[in-house]
Amino acid sequence: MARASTTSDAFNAIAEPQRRAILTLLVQGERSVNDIAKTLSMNQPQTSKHLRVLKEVGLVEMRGSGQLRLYHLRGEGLKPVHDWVKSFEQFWNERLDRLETYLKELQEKESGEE
Amino acid sequence: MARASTTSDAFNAIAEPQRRAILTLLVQGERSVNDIAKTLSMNQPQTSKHLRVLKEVGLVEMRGSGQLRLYHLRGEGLKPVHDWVKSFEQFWNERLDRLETYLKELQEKESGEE
DNA sequence: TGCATATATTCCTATATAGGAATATATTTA
DNA sequence: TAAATATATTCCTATATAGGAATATATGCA
Repeated sequence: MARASTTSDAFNAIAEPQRRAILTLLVQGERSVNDIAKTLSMNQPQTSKHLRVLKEVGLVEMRGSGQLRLYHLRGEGLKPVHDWVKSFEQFWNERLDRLETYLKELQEKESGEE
Repeated sequence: MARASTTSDAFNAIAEPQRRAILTLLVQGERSVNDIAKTLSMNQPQTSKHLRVLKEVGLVEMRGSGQLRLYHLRGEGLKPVHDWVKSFEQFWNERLDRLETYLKELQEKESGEE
């Protein structure tokens, strides 16, 4: 079997650096294809292709305005990635680590008082 | 050009669901290859291959113990993913949104008082 | 209508899988 | 040393890219 399609989910879609760059750019707001392409130094066809992938996984949405196609972010599409990776925060966030230790201690104290 | 290698970075490595499952499992602690394979209903060779990818991108580390190879998580490797996706939190986190609005207002008020 | 601008699609190719099957390697133990 | 257990590697194949080049499609305007 080959690798899963880039359009199978957000995880696969954002594996591509240029697609991440597009999403990051769109945080600022709606942009046309050529605008995106020029800003990120990509050529137009490749930009359109990347946008197609992002649209298919629900990470961007598009509306037409004259000859322009304006793409905007659909950030909620990244929630699954965020949720998954969040459970690993403890491994680099010392403060969070201490908080967890504290909460654990508190919990033990409380269950002891019951 | 083909897609970037799965071993090129954490983003590509975690695009595979089974590799994510392995990482999630290893949050609990060190495990042997067969243990991982059985727990996740994978066969041994495929498990070894996935572990190789994860090791190459620095998401797991291994130590030998007799005939066993014990793998453990190196969670810091996911920090880049976390950092990137964190900037999109505002799009689904209403509370955070309100906090940002509040902070922005506060900032404006303060700069007005200068 | 005809031309310019904006965007999407198609064709092509080198490359890299994921998974199954078989096998190689390492370590322990009888 | 031989058998058993644990793990890694190799071989095979179908599949899906990303990017370049060329072209098709859509829209606006003179």
